[in-house]
Amino acid sequence: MTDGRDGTPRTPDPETPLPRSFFDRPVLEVAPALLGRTLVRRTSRGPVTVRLTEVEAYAGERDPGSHAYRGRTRRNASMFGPGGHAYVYFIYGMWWNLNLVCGPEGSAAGVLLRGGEILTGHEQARERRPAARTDAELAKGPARLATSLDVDKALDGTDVCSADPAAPLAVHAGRPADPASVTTGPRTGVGGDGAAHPWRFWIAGDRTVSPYRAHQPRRRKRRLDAATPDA
DNA sequence: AAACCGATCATCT
DNA sequence: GATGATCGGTTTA
Repeated sequence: MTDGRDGTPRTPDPETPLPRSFFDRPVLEVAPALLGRTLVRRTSRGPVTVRLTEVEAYAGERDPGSHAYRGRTRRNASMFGPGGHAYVYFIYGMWWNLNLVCGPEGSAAGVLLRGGEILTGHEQARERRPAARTDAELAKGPARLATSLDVDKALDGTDVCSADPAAPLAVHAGRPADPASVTTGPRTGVGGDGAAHPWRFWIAGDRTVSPYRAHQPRRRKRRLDAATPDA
């Protein structure tokens, strides 16, 4: 159905892994093109697949919203590697988030996977996410998606373009979202200069898209000097 | 060595 | 909509 310009095969089998060339493009092209694709996670208990419905683009070292903003560290090293690999990080002391690295090696761009619809492996996903009241909540939010798919630090740096049928993580062609259904807006929870760009992409009306939350300008924690009473 | 902070979620009101 | 939970990475002293 696609014309091939975006790196997908001309006659895509939904279960064909996306080629690395798909990811070796500007992240702002890759992010919306990921909507409707399927991410396959293979565990010892079998596959869990999710249809991606919400993503965010992070543009590299010049993007103040990106973990790459302050340069390469051990934590974000996989973002600086070649496209088509996972970048997994730990957040808020409790959760894992999954990104797909994009662009040429060194550009440190990536796409945060923020929401999706679980297509197969509901039983596994539900066991990991007992708080989910409906199937739509299984992967509605980046940490929920990672939890449903059993993604943690062990998958940081994983190649997601592998054709190995046993690969732990792979992105398949799926059924790309109709561009007319793709909506954009500012990134969730990103403040400062990083908030200006509409680099969040989602499928309009899909129930597995997480609610938008604006950045909270965290009030600095009160010091113990008590020199300044409240206004 | 210690403080600060966060690409969040669940559970309240 | 507000808040607590919880901890690694980074910055600052």
